[in-house]
Amino acid sequence: MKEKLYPFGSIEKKWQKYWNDAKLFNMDTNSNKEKYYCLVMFPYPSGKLHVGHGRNYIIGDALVRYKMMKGYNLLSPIGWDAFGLPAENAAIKDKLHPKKSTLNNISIMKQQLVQWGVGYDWTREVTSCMPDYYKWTQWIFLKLLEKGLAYKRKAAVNWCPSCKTVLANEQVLNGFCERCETKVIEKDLEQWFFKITDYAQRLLDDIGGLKDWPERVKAMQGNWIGRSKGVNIDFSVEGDDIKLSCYTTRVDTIFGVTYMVLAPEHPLIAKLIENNPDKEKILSFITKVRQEEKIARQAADVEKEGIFIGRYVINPVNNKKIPLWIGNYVLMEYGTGAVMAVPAHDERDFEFAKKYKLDIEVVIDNPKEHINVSGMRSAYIEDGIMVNSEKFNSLNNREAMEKIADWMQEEKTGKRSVHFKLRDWLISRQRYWGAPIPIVYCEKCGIVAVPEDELPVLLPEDVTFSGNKLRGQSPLAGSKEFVNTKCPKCKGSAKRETDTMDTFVDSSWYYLRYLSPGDSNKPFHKELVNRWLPVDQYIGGVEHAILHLLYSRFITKVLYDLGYVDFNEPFKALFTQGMIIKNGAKMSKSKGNVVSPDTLIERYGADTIRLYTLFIGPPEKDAEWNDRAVEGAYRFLGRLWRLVDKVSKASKVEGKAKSNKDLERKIHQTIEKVTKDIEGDFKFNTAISSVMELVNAAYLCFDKENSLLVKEAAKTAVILLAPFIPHIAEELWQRLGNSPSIFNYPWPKYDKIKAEEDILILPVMINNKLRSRITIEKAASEERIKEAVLADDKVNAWIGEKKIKKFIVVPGKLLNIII
RNA sequence: GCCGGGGUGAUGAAAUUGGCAAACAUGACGGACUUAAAAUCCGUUGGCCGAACAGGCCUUAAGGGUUCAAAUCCCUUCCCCGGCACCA
Repeated sequence: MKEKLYPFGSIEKKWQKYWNDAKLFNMDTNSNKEKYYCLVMFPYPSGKLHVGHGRNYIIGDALVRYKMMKGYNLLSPIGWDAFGLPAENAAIKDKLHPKKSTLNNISIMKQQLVQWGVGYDWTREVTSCMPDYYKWTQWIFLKLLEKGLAYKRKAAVNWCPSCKTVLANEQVLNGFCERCETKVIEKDLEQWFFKITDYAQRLLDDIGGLKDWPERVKAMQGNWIGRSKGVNIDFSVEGDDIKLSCYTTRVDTIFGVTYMVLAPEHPLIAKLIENNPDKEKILSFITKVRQEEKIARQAADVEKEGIFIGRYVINPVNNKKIPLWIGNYVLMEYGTGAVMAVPAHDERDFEFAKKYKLDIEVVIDNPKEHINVSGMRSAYIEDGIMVNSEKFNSLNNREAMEKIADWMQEEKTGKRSVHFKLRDWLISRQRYWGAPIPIVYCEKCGIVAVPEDELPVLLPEDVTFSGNKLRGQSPLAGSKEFVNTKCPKCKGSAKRETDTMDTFVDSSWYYLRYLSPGDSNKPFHKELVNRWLPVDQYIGGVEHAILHLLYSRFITKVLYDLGYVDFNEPFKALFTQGMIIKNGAKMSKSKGNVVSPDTLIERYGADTIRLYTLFIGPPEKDAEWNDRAVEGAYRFLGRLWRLVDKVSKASKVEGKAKSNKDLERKIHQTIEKVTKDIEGDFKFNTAISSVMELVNAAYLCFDKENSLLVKEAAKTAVILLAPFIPHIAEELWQRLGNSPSIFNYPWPKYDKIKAEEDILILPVMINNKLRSRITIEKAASEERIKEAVLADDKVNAWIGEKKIKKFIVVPGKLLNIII
């Protein structure tokens, strides 16, 4: 064991206790200071935290402490996203009840957070698996149900034939079950959904107002919602009064339609093939395609397959008769499940048409090179000039797209429409460790909501987690006391819903609960929530870019529409921190590359880990953990400690005027730089490096002249670093003669004039190459500068006899002479 | 394929209204201190030519352009990471 550079162990314990006793992080509802709500994504209690997890909390804590010094009234809460699969899987494997393992993990992680020195208002802790919390998750379900935003329907879900259970999407890896590696198939089951699609347009539009969200997150959400603009066109079936509706974004190609393809799941197929002699063949084709795993079928590289069903439809714009096919490449979930095929201008249709020798008709010509159908090797998908399109010929296709849409609207052959990729949110889980869906099934009354005053529907604790008889159902189905109940309406016998809710429902509203965590009468306090939200800064991993953040936005909008909150978006600003990588991979227990904070805290102290974590690189970027560089952070803390030790006795200004002035300037420049770096984009790495420069400068000054100013420099370094390394900062602050807590002191202000250089060293370039430097006072006029430059020996040597063509002076920056 | 973000020393990285490329740190090397080591303090450290801490040339993925001036702006190409993807 190496010798300690400073007694971090006792210092850290001392100040952690002090903050706790002083209730430093307890939010004061009555304060009249401006509010600041800093939220970190609440953790899933998985066991022990590693240094990768720490980045999130350390960034949040640094910001909270900084804002505190800036004079804000801080709300910095924490809680536990405590329902979920891993706890249940552990229950099956280790026979440990999920409640026990979860609560145990929470206490371990809580201790780790305290050791890290991250400050939270622990009086506001929420735990989503406790009845006093999930009661209100159930309440949210009821509100959505009342509003018609929760509904039950049969849906195709991921089914593992070996485990005989439904899998969540995230449990399906490339089409295989993550546990037993069996191929996952599609199965129709009755499931509960939230109608998020009703909010698609608003969720998309309001992305525009999220100015302080990362571009990539906004792009991902926009992508996911996937709005497209097009036209719906009805094609009538020849010899029948059926109409087949299809959706296209390329109505400019309507004259080039040569066949139509239906998804194998299309509901009208049965009727269309009723009298077909090849009915059996067609049905067996459909069965074959539907048996293929959904995931595999949706991949673009799967060979296109189809079958002609002996029927024709009429293209409404030109009355052309075109054959009707079924194809494996058409999806029932998107659009209408029927596609008008334009092989000349769509790659997929082209591939299909070539394979089955279907007609190809060019309707958009390449303006650079005339397209010849017989010579086509692939579809022409670029823009071009309209051909074979009657009165739209010779128009540019983009222009024609609008004109055709208008014309079809007038003729009532088509209707402009908008489609989204976003699907409704499937919230049912055949799992135990989640909030029970508050629904009862009554033989007489049907689906009945559990009345609000009967909430919570308690999750029974004595259930069986494994065993053959339960396969395919939630373990709750095995608990008779739970399942058998009375109908709230008719009081007759009824059965409870045994599925639980997706844990993303729990986490879609937790940030509201922090304002009134103990309230047993309502989910959240309207007035407090309206005062404190939207969250000023949300911090978390980019892996939640879509699901959690989209669901939270959705639930907030629903609550807004129902009049429970006055804000429409929950998170004003979002920061997504990068991952910590070790040996080229994300830290994880299964990869065995986790770095434990506990041993590092023991060896170097929490402040070292905090400093290193913030110094490692730009916080939004992934970063490789480097044990040697951790030691560098530790060395710096030792250096800071010794500097304060040296200067704490200084009491006289003794230095030479010039170096005093230099150091004073450096102090103010550093305050400016650190403030701007934190306020800007959380550039903690460069903020820290500039304080390191200040400390280096103070060292160089100290040896020559033991002045009060060096003490001032040390003091400044300590206070500027306080948000990053709070324990040592408190200690040094006290040793410098101040009373605790440093976080009650105002953040230092810089003096713009003192920060300014008065003497400039201007680089002189000749023909764009650096040749000399001149020293000149800041206020020098352009004339004065020219004079000084032309008096410089080096400059004269380079110019020689040559003529000066141009003399460029960039004030305060440099000079360039062109000869 | 589409969308988003990137590519700078041995390494993590600085520098973005265009203005000294490589701050700060890690590693390496050297000096002081020490019986010695550790720790500490002080230096050197992009590449090439060169005896030189003379001087010069080159250098921000590659190529071109704009400009007195480009890591930064524009065009072309390549590569890496993330998301979406047979979405009609």
